[in-house]
Amino acid sequence: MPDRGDFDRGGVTAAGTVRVRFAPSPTGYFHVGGARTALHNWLFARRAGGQFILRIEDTDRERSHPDWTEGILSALEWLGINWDEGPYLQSERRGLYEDAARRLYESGHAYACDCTRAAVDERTRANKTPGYDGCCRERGLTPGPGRVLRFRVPDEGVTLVRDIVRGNVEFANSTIEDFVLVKSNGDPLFVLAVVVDDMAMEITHVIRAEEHLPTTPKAVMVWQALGGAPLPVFAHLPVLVNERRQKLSKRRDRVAVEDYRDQGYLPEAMRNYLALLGWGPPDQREFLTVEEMIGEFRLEDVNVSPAFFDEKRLAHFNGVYIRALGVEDFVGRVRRFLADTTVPWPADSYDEGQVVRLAPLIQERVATLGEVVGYLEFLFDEPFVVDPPSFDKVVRRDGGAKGILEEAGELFGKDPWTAEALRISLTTIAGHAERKLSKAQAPVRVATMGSSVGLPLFESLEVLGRERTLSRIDGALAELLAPQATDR
RNA sequence: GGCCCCAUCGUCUAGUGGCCUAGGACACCACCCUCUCAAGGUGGAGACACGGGUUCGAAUCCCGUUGGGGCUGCCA
Repeated sequence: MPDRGDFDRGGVTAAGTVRVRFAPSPTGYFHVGGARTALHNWLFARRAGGQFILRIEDTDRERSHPDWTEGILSALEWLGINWDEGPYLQSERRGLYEDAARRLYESGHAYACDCTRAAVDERTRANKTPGYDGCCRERGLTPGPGRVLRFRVPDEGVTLVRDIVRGNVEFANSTIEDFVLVKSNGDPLFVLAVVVDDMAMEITHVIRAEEHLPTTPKAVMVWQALGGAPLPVFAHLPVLVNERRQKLSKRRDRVAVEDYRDQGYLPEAMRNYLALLGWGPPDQREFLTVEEMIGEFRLEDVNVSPAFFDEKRLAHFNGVYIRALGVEDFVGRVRRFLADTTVPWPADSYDEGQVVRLAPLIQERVATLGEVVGYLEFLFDEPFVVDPPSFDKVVRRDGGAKGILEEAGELFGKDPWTAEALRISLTTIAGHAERKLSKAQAPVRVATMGSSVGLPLFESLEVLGRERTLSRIDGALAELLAPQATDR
């Protein structure tokens, strides 16, 4: 456990307001780690009655794209994370950074450097000292095309980072190289733009992932060199890792919020799970409403060690949330999964009224909305198909199956069409066949629902209807009598 | 390599010197419930990385080791 330090946690604007920002870079799908960071910022702001600002860090023109910004915005909305200001685009604030760069140069805090990448690398190898060697420090070059602007890092002393999550972290200035503020093409770099914007936007708390901790002393130095505004308080959240305990990566891991949404994760389940990555309420409750999260979120309670993004646990949360849904709500949310173009059945066979009737039974069986499709195929698939291995095992190779199906066809033809009447009939049939109801329902289930696992049989048949049920039983019987050689 | 962060069941965590024969949850196993599968219920297995200190007493404090991670870019 780190020493959280004894510094004041003020970090407020002149007006006494807390102001935080979420500053993603639009270089790909919206990462669950980013979502967690956004959530924690948002919860902190809401609890403090402050402002949550959205800023898009698109200073890297090569990698940023407006489409990704759109994705981030819609994913945040999906999660219920609203912003009070922004989105500000750094690409539209270039003048501010150029102005700050000029001031830094004029005050002597920064200098121009025309060393090429290759030259720096070569000297680094030769000197065996990592990073830039300060070669151009005293050359008095004027800034311009082809020259980067570097920050003049003091050779001695330490830079202190005040961090609510980790306590005070000290960096020896001698271990920090003269870093680049402005590219040789004139584009500002992250460390400059972030500081300029955080100052301009009067950010009081910088809450972001731990991977930013090593660059924080640089930001602090720039901030102080620019002068004026008080430093913000930092809070570095633990990184999210995969099962191999490596930082979640877009290439290796399933990290896109959009993917989870498309699979049928509920935004409130995702939000609840994400909030608990690195944080928890004092009483260890796991299921919290947004209001409860806002009421209890404290940066002081955020953990320091990396958090594993556990899809199984997420699925558990999602299942709990799905089961808690009212039928109407559930059906409304699952609609887009049942009526879109990827569905296995013809569009006109979908009947929402039937879904409503089976909804409670489905809700307690699925962990994601996407799974609902599989439970309804027996109802909507056209033509209806039986899973061959199941048919083979439970119907063909079961000597009693034929008799059970024949009697079911007979009795089901007379019953009032209710789940209860069907159950009573099959219980009678089971008695005649001298087997348990569970063994008697198996061939009927496969014949009518196509699979040996699925929704409860009788309720399903009630919705399927007498006509289709009987014709499927007949179909199974016919299949049973057909020459086996043809299906082998 | 250098700098920085971290270290309780497989996982998320509770624990801030005695309440800890270390608690909860996910996953796992068994049993119960049961028309299949789930859901639910009950029970089980399962952790303080290691070594030194400090202290009457350490999972909790200090040091070291080991291990893991992050950063080390004219990305963010």
